[in-house]
Amino acid sequence: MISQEKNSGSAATPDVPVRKSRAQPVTLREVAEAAGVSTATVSLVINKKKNARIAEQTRQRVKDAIRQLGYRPNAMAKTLVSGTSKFIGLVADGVATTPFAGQIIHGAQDEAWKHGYALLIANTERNRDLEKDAIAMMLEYKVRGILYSTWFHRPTVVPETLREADFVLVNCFSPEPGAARAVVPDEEQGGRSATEILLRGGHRRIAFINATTPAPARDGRLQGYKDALEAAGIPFDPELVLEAYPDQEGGYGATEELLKRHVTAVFCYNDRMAMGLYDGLRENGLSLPDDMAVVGFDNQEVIAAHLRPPLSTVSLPHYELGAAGVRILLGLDEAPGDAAVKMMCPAVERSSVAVRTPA
Amino acid sequence: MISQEKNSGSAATPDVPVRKSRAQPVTLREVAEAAGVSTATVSLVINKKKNARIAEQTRQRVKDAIRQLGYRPNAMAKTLVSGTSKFIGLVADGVATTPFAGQIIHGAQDEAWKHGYALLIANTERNRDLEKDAIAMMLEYKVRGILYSTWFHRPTVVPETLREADFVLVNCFSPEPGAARAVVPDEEQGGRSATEILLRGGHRRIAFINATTPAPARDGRLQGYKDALEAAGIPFDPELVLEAYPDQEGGYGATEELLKRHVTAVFCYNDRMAMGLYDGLRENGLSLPDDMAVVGFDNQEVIAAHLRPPLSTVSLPHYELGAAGVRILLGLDEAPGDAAVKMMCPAVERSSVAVRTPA
DNA sequence: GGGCTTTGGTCAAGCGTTTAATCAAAGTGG
DNA sequence: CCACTTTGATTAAACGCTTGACCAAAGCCC
Repeated sequence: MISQEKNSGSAATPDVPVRKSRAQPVTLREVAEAAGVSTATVSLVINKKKNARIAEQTRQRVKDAIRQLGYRPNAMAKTLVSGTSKFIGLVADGVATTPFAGQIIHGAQDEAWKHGYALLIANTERNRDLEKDAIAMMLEYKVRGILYSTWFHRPTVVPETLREADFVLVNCFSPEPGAARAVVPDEEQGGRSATEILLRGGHRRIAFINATTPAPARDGRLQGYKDALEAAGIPFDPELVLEAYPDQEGGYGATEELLKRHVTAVFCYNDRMAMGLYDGLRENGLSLPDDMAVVGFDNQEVIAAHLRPPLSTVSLPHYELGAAGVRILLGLDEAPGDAAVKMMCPAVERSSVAVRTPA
Repeated sequence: MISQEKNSGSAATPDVPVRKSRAQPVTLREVAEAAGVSTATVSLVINKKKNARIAEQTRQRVKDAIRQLGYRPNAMAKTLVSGTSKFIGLVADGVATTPFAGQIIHGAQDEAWKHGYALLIANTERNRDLEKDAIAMMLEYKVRGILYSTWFHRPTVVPETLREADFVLVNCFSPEPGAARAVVPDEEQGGRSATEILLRGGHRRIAFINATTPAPARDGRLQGYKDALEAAGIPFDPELVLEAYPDQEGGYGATEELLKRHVTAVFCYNDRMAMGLYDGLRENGLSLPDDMAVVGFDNQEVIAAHLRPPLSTVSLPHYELGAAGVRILLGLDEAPGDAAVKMMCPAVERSSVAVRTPA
């Protein structure tokens, strides 16, 4: 433990004004000494307290000292005093499980940052123990609040410990109403929008290939489909809704059944199914979009934008979900007490729907 | 400022042993009082100091008090004392820009967690100011170190402020050698592996559709392709390397040129190109994999695993990049001082390559 | 039974800030 | 010239925890 002077590097770098290096961090006190004032004064100028009376000259002296020494506040000390940090925790049940789920991180990050908060993230892989630890960690770090998110829209039971913090559910919701603030995609509206794209194309016989897997999306999109038909004065025909596993193979596999229905258009539960369907249709000698119009759901960029023809679809607002989550958490957006906030799923039209000339 | 007693909620919840609620957090001192010991003692049992002498009985009393009161340590106070937090910062130039980039977050998160660290993330969108702020924030929170990552493999100049922390570059590297620890994918090996899949299928005339966009990947994969051919005793034919924009449209557009080369197999710069090529090939009446074998690169799940036929490709080790990044940061893995450490890109074979019966 | 070690624990300083209370000097009005 | 206000800055406590130094009681040995 030999005493150690300023220069920690080996190569002597003469009189660099701003000191950068990885040594003992400069503290408030050092700045104060350098500026010949008390630490209180330095604190005051740093935080620009408006009712603090500091001579302009002194203020300048302090600022110079800060620059000279390359001072950085110790956020931990600050937090200790204030009681809560500038962190927002994000616990996710799958950080990169699905490509676009990353968007909720993205949205949350941007919005948090905008309000001076940083994101602390934890991946739980749906492991309850891991989850508990993650939440505990966040609590210990005195996060402002926690965003509890899932990679696909689903009901979830909120973990007990979560209640120790301010929190909001993102892309999921509590079955018991009013138990928690939440924000989710508006599946019904999405289903309606998707169907309307087809309707606007002049189609009347429209099939819907739904998912076999139970989920709010499955019920919601179906309802949206029905609503849109009804609004257009088209009677709902149960024969026209098929079901398949929601991936490419499912879509491909549904081709045959679909063809039997003699429809001119089809709304697929998601883009992946649409992708599979493209293949099936093509193998049957049909050409898109003329022989069959198709719309998907999710707006999964890699797929939707680059299929041939590019797929018209409806976007899952993951980014907005994340952003809205932090706004609600911070009390910037109103959250209705009774139910989850629903975020709109905007339609994005590309060219997989041809306008059908009336027969 | 009326004095405030324990129960802050309105509904009286009688004698719940573990107190959970969002009120004043319980402190070490309160636990100490409840257990009838000093705060020092409590601290000692919490941290399981092995050379501390505490009677088993006392230890138990303290533990009970902790449980009773629902005590949670204040990580900020801890950090303040110790000087460095249990955070690892991750600054990324695009959190969800590309689907699999999320995997580096994922890998970093898992590995960090494994060693008791939490991830603090910041998205910079390649904005230098944002980046500086993000790094400053991390520094202020006394992160253990920073992972500086990019969403695609590229050279980068390391920001000045980054040097104030312990850091490692992930998926990018500094042009000046030895300037920074870094971990990147091994593009050459990847290119070799991709080519070898084709070679093993018995193919001899193998085309390579490279990207038009300059990048380490472009050079590396080409080199790998050459190396593999050479090792197989096949002379390199510049005629067989085409170039296109690295997406579906690029792959599709390259079809015609490719067909002129009379090859039996093709290695595409990435999966998206391969996807486009599938369409082009099919339109020309070719069937995969019999008329043409194709391998991609990236192993972009949504695409590669679900094309028909499923695409053989080479995986970009984003998860491992993130994980290795924290290991290097933590000094768990050796990092060669001179160059970036290269992570292997493993081949993943599916069924887009038919074994060619020797002519 | 007096000095020594061991056991079980406490004391208090310190980590880097913030902030209410306080204070000294200078200015102001009558 | 004195009482009072304003200005500019300091003092010191507090935030919740860790840790080296210290201490009292009990046990041990000769």
